[in-house]
Amino acid sequence: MSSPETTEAPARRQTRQRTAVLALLEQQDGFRSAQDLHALLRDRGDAVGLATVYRALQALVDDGLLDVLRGDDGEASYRRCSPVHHHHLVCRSCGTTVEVADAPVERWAARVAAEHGFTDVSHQVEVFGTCAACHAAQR
Amino acid sequence: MSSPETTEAPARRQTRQRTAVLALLEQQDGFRSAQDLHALLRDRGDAVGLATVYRALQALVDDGLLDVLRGDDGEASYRRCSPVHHHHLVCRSCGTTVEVADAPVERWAARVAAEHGFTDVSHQVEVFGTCAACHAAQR
DNA sequence: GTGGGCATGAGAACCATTCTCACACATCGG
DNA sequence: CCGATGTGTGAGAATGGTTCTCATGCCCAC
Ligand SMILES: [Zn+2]
Ligand SMILES: [Zn+2]
Ligand SMILES: [Zn+2]
Ligand SMILES: [Zn+2]
Repeated sequence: MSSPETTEAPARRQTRQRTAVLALLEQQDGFRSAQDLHALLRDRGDAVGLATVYRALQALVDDGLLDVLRGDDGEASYRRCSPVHHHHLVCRSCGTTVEVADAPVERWAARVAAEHGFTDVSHQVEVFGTCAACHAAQR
Repeated sequence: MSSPETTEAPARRQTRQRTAVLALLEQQDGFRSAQDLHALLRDRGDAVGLATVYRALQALVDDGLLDVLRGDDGEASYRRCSPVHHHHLVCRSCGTTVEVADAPVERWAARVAAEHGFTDVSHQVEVFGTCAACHAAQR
């Protein structure tokens, strides 16, 4: 039964919880962990189960609406990002994130992989630092 | 007491366990997780407590002898690496890793950060793919 | 409006990593 | 060589992020 479509559409449903998670992410400028988002939703009044927050984030990642970043402690953080391929410039202090898209680094990755006979290449490039605002306020 | 040296030396002791962990890493060509290393040591006969494996790895990282990489599942993997700054080209299949050092990407990261007023910059660059051997054996 | 089935949520389960603490032993002054 | 000293070890408990379970809720196509 169901539709014999080529690629089965997951038929994503619109619920209060998923809407709340995405809405909250829309008004964040940096990466936020699932735990943080769960706490923020609770404070804001739009209580959502922790498991549901994780499921919503996973779905949004699958749909390409979010980018994921692993901290040094292994905790995952999420951010509402543009759908085009890009990397990030993240402030270690306030978390402010700037999307960076640059052809040179893409070519570099492809070239390095090709030089060593690697195929099916992907890459992970992130830059961390202290933004101007934090550097000024730093004392 | 002790030495009034500039930077206090932690006085690292030489034990069978730490020697075994480093020796095992020396003969690995790719990144290995702490759990894997623990199992390998057990199989090999040089039994070492899991907690000790973690402590030895942490010490080796602090000494700059190892590089750490976080997998998509958040699990940390370790590899005996050269002390000079470099990045990695890792085979998703067999784990084989090639160290890559290239000035252009270093300059790129510095430039991107500077353009946005970021200071105290660090970066994280890794390339993943399928190595030639795995690609050939892949079918 | 109704029914089927995905979504939800509280809590248990999972699992990598860290902590606890009693005991072992590498190191070193004597 | 020997014994004191304090770091290193290890089994198991604790931690904490993430996932799973399953009974119940409710979105949405019909
Ligand atoms: Zn992004
Ligand atoms: Zn890229
Ligand atoms: Zn390395
Ligand atoms: Zn670099």
